[in-house]
Amino acid sequence: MTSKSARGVVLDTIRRIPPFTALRDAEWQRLVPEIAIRSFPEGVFLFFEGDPPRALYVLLEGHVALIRHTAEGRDVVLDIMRPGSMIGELAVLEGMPYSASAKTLTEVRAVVFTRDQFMRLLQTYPQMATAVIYDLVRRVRHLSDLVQSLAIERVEQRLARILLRLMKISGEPHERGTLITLPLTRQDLADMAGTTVETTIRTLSRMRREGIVDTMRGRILILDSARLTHLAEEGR
Amino acid sequence: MTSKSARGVVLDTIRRIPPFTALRDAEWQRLVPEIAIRSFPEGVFLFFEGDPPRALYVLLEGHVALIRHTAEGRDVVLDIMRPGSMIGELAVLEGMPYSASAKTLTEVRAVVFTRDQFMRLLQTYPQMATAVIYDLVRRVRHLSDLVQSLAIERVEQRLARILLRLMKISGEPHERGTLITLPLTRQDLADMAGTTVETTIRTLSRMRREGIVDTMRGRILILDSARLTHLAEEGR
DNA sequence: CGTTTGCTTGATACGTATCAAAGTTGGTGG
DNA sequence: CCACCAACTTTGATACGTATCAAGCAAACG
Repeated sequence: MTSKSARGVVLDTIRRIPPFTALRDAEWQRLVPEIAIRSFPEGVFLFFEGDPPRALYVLLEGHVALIRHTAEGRDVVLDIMRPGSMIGELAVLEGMPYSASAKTLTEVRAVVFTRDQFMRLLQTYPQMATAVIYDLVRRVRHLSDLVQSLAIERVEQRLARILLRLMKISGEPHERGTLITLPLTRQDLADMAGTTVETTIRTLSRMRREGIVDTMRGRILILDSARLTHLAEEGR
Repeated sequence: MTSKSARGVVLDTIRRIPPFTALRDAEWQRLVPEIAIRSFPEGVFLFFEGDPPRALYVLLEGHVALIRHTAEGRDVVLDIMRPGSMIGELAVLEGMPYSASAKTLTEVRAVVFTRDQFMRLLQTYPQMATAVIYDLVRRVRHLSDLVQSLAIERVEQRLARILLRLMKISGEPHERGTLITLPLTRQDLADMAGTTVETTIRTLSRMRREGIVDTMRGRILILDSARLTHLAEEGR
């Protein structure tokens, strides 16, 4: 067990992300033994909407979708969380049930704090509040964009926007363009765009016919991001 | 000039709202001379989307709408701010242009901090961050609800929800029901529901025919809030 | 009192949901 | 390893909700 054990390497990474950069070295050293790192497979829920706020997660690797479920069985994707962001903060901060479910889109590694633990940390190290604030600010901005998109744009435009965002989040260079590495079904995309699977498929098929994207089962390849940007911004 | 001057009375009120409750008396006394209270008439903009983040407002009286404008001339109402909430925080915190415009829906009284002033306050009194956090949490919750509503509900259902919210925000008892005191045009409601004036009018007219609401120019009276709740929750 | 602003109704077109059915892929267990 | 099952994808036909365009009306305002 050297100082550069697997855990040691991960801790070095953690040290550099927002909630923890605020700490002084002495504080950090005191915190280290408390840090629980956990891994989750793809496609599982960290928590469900309505659950009591047991834990807060700081995402280290992978992606997590925040999802609302409706009584009629439809889902709405509120946001996709990337490494460095906090998950479950609203519920933990207010002591209220989670207002959305958190589902892993990939394998995930995260620091897990119990509610008590995190609240204590926040009291002990008020500088950590800054990280919470910037995380919330990012979410407000994203949700505002989403509201605007849902309120005034048509499905094609919304999907174009979503594809561009996914490209930024998880795009990987590919010989013919950029591959979106997140494994998303048509239903997932529909839940992000506030539409149905069928409409999503028809829209994506049109984009494929026009050479804007290429699609495989669960994978999307962006061929012409310029056209896509045009679609997202001009609407046609 | 007694200690209970007009300004003194207002200061007592301010002392009791979130960003300031966090301060100890000595800190508060030091802050008092810095506090600038300003009034604004109905229908003016505190700032426009894209403006540099000059000031942050803490709303004392009245209501303010956060509005996004689109290139095609459509507006989207992101949120309605009530007394006690902060306006312009995102921009001020990040030092980026305001991401929405703020328009007074009524006469408004607010504490105005310059960006520098507020950032300095936040550094000096880190407890104030708590107020910022809870304000942001409220906004995330509201925007999440709005996203869900826009993504899966039809106009009638969305409008029912909006009317119920307006009733909570600014409802006043009335002999036949509850009067929404905020002066909102049909266009304003349309901008909140992500629809057009015409559709809003048709939907409101149907509600009037069915005895759920009564409408006058710029005023709405809720007659049957139970039916409205049913519409908002069951969709019919 | 005329003019602007907000409200209302009607006719029509378009976008998207819904329902139905069949094809495809990947994984699992026999 | 293959067959089968479940999950995902696709296409078509149709209905419905809402946008759009057009026009007239009512109320506030200077």
